[in-house]
Amino acid sequence: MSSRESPEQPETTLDRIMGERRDKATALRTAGSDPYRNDIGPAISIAAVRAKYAATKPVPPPPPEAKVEPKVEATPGAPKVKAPPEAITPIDGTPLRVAGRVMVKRGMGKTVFAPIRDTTGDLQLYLNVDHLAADDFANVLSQLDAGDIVAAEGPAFWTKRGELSILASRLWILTKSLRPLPDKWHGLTDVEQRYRQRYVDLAVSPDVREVFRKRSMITRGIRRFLDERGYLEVETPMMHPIIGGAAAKPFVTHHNALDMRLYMRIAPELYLKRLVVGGFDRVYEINRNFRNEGLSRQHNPEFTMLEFYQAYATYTDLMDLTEAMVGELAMAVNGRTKATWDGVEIELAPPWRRLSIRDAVRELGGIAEATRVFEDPAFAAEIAITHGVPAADVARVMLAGVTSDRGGNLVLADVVAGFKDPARRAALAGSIVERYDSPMQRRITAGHLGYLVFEVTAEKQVVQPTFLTEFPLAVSPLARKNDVDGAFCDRFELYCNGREIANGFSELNDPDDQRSRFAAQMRAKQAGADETMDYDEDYCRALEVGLPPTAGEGIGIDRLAMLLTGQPSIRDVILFPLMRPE
RNA sequence: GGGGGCAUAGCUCAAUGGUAGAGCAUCGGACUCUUAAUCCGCUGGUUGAAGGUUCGAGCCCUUCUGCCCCCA
Repeated sequence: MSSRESPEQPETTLDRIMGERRDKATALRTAGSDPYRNDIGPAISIAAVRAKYAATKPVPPPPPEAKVEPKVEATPGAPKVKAPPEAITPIDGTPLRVAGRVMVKRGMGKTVFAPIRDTTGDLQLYLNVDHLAADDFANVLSQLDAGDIVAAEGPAFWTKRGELSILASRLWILTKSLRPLPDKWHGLTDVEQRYRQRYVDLAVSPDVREVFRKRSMITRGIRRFLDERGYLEVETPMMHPIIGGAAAKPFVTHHNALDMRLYMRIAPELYLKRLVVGGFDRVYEINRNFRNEGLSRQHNPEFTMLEFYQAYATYTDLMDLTEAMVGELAMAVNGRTKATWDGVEIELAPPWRRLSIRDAVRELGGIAEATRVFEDPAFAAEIAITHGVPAADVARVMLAGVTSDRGGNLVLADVVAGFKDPARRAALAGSIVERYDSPMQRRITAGHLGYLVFEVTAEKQVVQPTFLTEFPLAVSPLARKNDVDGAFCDRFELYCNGREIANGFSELNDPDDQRSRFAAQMRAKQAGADETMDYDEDYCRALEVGLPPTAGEGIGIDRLAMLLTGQPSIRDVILFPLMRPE
């Protein structure tokens, strides 16, 4: 029994394994070798070793089962005679020093095979009593476990089975690993452990490494794409004194010295447009946004957003740009424009379909009177409720459309009264008056409800990449009003596989119009709507200085990474997704 | 927020309400070309936590914690 055992805390398997590994670390120290040494490292990467000898790869041998073993007749009673060790011929005499994590230790008596992994790939070490320094064989190899970080030196050779290997003459343990790696065959399958202990997940799962490598290629590719087109990468505040740039609930924090309430940013939009006012005609930022909302396969409270702004462009220019950029990224990351996401094949080669929200509601949502959806709040609310949206949520969306007493085409009370079903009528009225404490005489617009109808009827039907256009003005407080129909604005959202990927529009640069939009936000907030913007006086001042005609866009990098890597959950493209404490 | 599911050895998984098991890993032994190495042997458990029902609970009930999925 171990001395570590005590009545309260019996020794677990893990305790025993870790104890054994600590003992090995001690043995290394005793032999004069620091188990956490930093005085030696690789001279060449594993990928470089593989590249160096790729051309020398011998023809593959016959499969093992076809191999004919010469039968050795053992004479009974005769002393065991061992065959002499077979000679190993290095490819060349060049000694190579590689380093990496030992993935598995396969002992065969006087020979140990130990595949190691560095950041570039895997390579096998051949650790043999006749070739390895005697001291290393006796004092280092005996203390070696899977999981240790090692360095080894020796020439390369091909094994009989065609595996490139290092014929090690030296072996160093650089870092003694105390915890056992998970099952070498299954790896980590418990998603919770994979997210919490991402270091283990990455260490043992090449697929996971590949996802995050691709994610890095995506952001690198975006930067290259935009840099080539004269965009300037900038960084704007992550802590904002007021809420702006998007419809979302913020995280609230506090600055002690200034005794000031701050919000973690929900979008960089208003700062980036200030920079266009300042004369940076093309700017972009790739950074985190924070939104205080629920978690799902599509949502992490902090997520990465690309936002970019281009002066003297319109939203149609940005649709062209987006097609080109995502098509290029797909080629760079996957070598093809087709992607498979949640079992659905997505074709990303441009051009993509462009469809107005109204037509989407008609065609994909199956609502014949699609135009009325964006004009008649009662009609839209009825459809939303029929599609299962709770009355309280419909009420919340209605209140987001509260306008000044002159604007708006219907009074709340009349909208509610339009419901034939008394139960629905009562539920809606109750939500407005009781939950939101809002007077029933406010006028509202139909925009928010129309957009809600799109979300519940058509959004999920958009599978192949599609630009949805002609958004209601009411849901777009920063977008330019359409020149022909003032109820809509020059905006698009990119949808793919039922999910929003990007959002862009021609920017509203009329300061007076912008002031009235902010005022509408304030009225909606007062009426009980959440997810509204604050009135940004300084931003209006910037528009008064003059924002050139500009178009801007935001692309969700996490969702783009999901699309291009085929991952079903946003947590699979975020290295450390938010988790409750263990 | 509502509904459904999962939690057993370091890892991957079993176990009619009746003695908690296997494979891998670890540990000991054999083995000088293995690659999920092989062969022999030995270990290893507060069954997520706390209550309850029962002669008896990994299993049934309640609550809690964490995670996953669906809906909103």
